[in-house]
Amino acid sequence: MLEFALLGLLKERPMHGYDLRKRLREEFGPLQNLSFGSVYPALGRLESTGEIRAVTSTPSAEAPIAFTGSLGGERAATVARRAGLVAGVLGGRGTRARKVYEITSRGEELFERLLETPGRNDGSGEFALRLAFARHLSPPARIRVLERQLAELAGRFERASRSVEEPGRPLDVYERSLAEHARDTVAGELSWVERLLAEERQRQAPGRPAEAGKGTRASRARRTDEPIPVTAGAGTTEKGTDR
Amino acid sequence: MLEFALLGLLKERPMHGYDLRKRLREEFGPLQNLSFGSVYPALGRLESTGEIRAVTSTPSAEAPIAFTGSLGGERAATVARRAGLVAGVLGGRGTRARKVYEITSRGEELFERLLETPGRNDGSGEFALRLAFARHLSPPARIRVLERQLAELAGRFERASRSVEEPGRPLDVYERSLAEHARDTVAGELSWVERLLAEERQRQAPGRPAEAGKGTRASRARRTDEPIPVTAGAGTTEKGTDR
DNA sequence: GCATCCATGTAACCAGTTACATGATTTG
DNA sequence: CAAATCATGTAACTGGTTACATGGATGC
Repeated sequence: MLEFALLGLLKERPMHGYDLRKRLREEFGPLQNLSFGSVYPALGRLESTGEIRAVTSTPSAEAPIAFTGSLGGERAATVARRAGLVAGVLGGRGTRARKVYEITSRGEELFERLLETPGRNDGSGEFALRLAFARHLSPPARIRVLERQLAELAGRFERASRSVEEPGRPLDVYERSLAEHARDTVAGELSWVERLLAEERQRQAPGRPAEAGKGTRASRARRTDEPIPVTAGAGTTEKGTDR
Repeated sequence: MLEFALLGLLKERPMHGYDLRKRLREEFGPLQNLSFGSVYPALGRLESTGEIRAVTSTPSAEAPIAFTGSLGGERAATVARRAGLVAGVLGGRGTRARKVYEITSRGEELFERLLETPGRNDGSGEFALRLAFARHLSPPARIRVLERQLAELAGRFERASRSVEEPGRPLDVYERSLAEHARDTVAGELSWVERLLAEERQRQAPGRPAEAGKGTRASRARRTDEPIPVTAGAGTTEKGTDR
């Protein structure tokens, strides 16, 4: 799971451990309490098996750009490559030799494999992670993933409903409320995935298969086989887990 | 977490490993995929530290009762004590020497401690577990636990809202939907706990502090300081995570 | 007589944690 | 000059997993 997430982030652009952990913490629910003790060994493993590689300082010096704040993918990679593993120089604060990793083709393969394989769907946010990287999936694969999750949730909903309506034993107020809440939560999840699936199908329906675009990003030439990004957040803004 | 759950179940009545695992799987969300390889070692640990003990066959023979299906706490304990660790006799099927555990006073103490201590609230269903055993808490302690969770959820909601409204970077359709769903889910959770808290306060308000009773259970003498159990499921039956 | 459920346990493994060691740089 | 932030790593431990070994009882 961690390695999957790391590969996904590195697919976007090269990064170093500290950064990866930071992004994981702020963006991925299930990995919120992630510690360095997990990240660095994981990176080590991935490197030793060739899925990622530390970018070494290519002496073909690029134009020296002041490095403040965060900058776009390509740029960051460039700067990192320039700095290599040597300390200093970089404009930011606290710069001990950082080790910037980039994903290899082997890593890409593994990522693709992990992205589509079912995994043990135990409600541990695995699906959330998969969805966060859904843009890397082919449209049909996306549909498959959503359908699988839908089926899973339907089953969960059945069980949750049963345990509210015919519990094996009398429940006290708290247990009852808990059971009801559990049922309502999966119901919300279910309708959410249903909506996602419907949207996805509609997107793919009009003949021209759709690609998941980055909501904002005006530049970047538009090719005809890579059509209009869906208006971000259309219809998904109504409040509440409507069931 | 596992040990906490085991103690909670054993507080209800003595049970053996197989049974404990079954109940854990069907009743406790976060422990749904629990395997024997977790349960037995955990029981072993608890036994070795004196929190639980295997009930040995007390030769003071009780009346021989036919053992079919499930029967109430006291009874089950009795039968188990009679059967001890020896195979056979018990009416059920497949009876290899079972090891029935009961909680000790030391175990009760540990349980109480675990029940109220915050734990690392990482949304891993810890709160659900605590709530499932809430009847064992004193009314004020119950309030405290609910309040703590409320605060936690408020924080989570803040963060979730922020990452929808001002994400650090443009999100694609899937990431956006994910963020919104995450926000809505915590919102539902939040209002649920708010409701629980309100109910709990109302229950304790009318002068006479209330006790969480098992909805059904007519027998059991009623003492004045242990008043009328709240009508199970009153007002909690409306569907949906209304926000 | 084979599958299935009951029942307990061990061993190897795995993914994560905390705690520690180390150290540069910036900001108040 | 202290505190915070950036940055990487190791070691010991924890809490679980899967897979295996063993075996009785029941039902089809």
